[in-house]
Amino acid sequence: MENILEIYSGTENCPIRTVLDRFGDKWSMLVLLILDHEKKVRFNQIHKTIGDVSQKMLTVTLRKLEADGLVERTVFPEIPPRVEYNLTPRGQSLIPHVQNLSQWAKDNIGEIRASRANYSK
Amino acid sequence: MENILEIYSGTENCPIRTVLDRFGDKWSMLVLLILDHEKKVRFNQIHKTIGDVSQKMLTVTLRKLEADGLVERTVFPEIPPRVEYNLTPRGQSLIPHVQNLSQWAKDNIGEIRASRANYSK
DNA sequence: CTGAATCCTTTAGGATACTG
DNA sequence: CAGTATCCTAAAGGATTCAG
Repeated sequence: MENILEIYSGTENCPIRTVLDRFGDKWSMLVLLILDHEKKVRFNQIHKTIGDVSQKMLTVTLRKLEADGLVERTVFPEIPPRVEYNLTPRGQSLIPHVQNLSQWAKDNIGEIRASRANYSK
Repeated sequence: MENILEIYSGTENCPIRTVLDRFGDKWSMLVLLILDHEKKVRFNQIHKTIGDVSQKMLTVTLRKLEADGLVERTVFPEIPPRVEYNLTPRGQSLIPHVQNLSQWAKDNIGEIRASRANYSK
């Protein structure tokens, strides 16, 4: 088992951890899925679609995704202002994996819930 | 855009969020990858492989994975005690998706880092 | 060796008020 | 409309101590 360490040890040296630390938050994956579904969508529409995200956290989430080059932000200098978000090619390349994970979740949520209920007793 | 809401809204009704809330922690995915790589592994070996996880969090992480039916825990009544962990079939079914995500991370970490550095200025 | 229990710090995230 | 700024709470996680 030679260089597993190259993969696992230390947050900075580890691509997995560097990236997962980012998507492991509460909203990133959801936002990516919405952006994939809507192609081009305004701030408020994302807000209403998720429903229970705070304005602050949605902003933070979008800024992080933008910083990573996964999401593009377009500001239209109108009044009232309009801002549209869409996936970049890099962001799109991540979508299939998120979709697969999401599909796995849907396929397994039933048994997982059952296991959890059974475990705590 | 009919029932996107069925998918996104509310944590309890949403399989994606129910499952991702669980794997979105700091260590679960890493533990799954290690278990997949080692097949059968003792507590201390996981601990040393990751390196910077606290004993408490490793325990908590393993308990959650066990509760979800992804990991099996086998106790050998010896002195000193020996406990071995391995993936269940359900856990194994998740591995390909985690691997894909991890591969994507490795493929894109360079450009992501560059984007982040460029963004903050 | 594999934990459990306790205490403590750090971080994520929400509520609210305000702005161009 | 799309934020920013501030304050606050809750949750995650670490350090340490103890035990079978």
